Amino acid sequence: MENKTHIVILGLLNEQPLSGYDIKKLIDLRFRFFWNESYGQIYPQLKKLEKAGLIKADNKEESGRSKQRYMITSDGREVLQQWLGMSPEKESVRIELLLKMYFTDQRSSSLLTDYIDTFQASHSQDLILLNLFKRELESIPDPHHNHQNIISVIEFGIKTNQAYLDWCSETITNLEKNDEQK
Amino acid sequence: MENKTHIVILGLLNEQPLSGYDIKKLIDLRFRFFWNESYGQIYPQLKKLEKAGLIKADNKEESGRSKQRYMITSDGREVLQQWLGMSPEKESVRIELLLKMYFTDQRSSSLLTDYIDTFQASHSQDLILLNLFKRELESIPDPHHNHQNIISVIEFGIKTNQAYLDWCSETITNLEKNDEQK
DNA sequence: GGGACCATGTAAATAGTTACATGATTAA
DNA sequence: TTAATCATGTAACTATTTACATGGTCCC
Repeated sequence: MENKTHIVILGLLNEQPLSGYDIKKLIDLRFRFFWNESYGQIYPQLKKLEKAGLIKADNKEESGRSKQRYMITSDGREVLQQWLGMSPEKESVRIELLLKMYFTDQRSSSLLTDYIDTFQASHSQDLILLNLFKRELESIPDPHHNHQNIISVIEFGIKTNQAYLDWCSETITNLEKNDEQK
Repeated sequence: MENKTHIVILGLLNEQPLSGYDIKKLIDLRFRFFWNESYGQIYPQLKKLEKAGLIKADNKEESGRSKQRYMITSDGREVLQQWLGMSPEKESVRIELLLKMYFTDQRSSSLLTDYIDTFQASHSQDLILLNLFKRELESIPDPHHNHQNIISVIEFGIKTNQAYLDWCSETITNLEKNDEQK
């Protein structure tokens, strides 16, 4: 593993100038189903990237609010392009729900149903959001020549979330069936 | 976040005595699609858990090989049960492939196809393994009263990997279509 | 004899979260 | 006026990886 916060920052700044706060919000909103970053990583990285000349602060005073926007530099673009050319590392996934399920005795499964309900609710929301983004993207022009790729990424989210939800229904049914037998 | 290595260890030892090495292999084999741990976490945790009395070393000399097996204690079981009673934290997922895709310009997508091919190959393998485990489990008795839950966990893996593969075919087709248009 | 794998471990470095501090603005 | 949210940051802690060291066994 190797820190990728700087890449996410460069990637996002490659499309538009953003503040640290904006970056965090964007990641939470658009990347939530496949990535996450915390402020504790973003702000220090912004400083480092600026020092390294890969981004630069854009000191436009705007509506009195103190907001530090950054723009990518051509050096930054180069670093980003280079990273895009390297094979992706194996993805990492950690699903505590499955760990609990794996270790739970059949005879005490009422808790599991609650956990799955929560999981289901959360991913239903994700699915709704993803469908919204997709429709939105399909209806506007493509200034960065990556619309189709972004839509593909969103479709990944839609497909996996759909799979999650299918599993939830199925599994809840199974658990109930099991309860009745007892 | 909070370290869960100790829980994975307790959960696995709850079914049978295992060495650190065994634990690592089991996680890599059975949990690969939703969890991972490294030796650097497992061995130190084993020491800590032993000191805390949640597991105990089982010094059976076996076939001359120096292998340190551990067994869970009743205190350990209690800690495990307590953890099972707490709501799972939000799962964490990091898929570099999607990050690359999101940031890649439409016009340079031949690399993407390679990345997706690799992803596809890896998850085809996972799917084969998962189907194998499922059949295996369905054919043997259930000594720990959690067979059905384990099968559900495996079905989660089957469904999501299937979704991954569907996405791969679709997306590769899209990229090719796009290439032809250029 | 050598390669693959069994087996245990540690140190150093890095990654990542969390909790806290601070203050402005907006809208009810 | 108060709660929410905008906005930036840091320090302390915790989690996690990686690279290394060491030695045994099994089988060709």
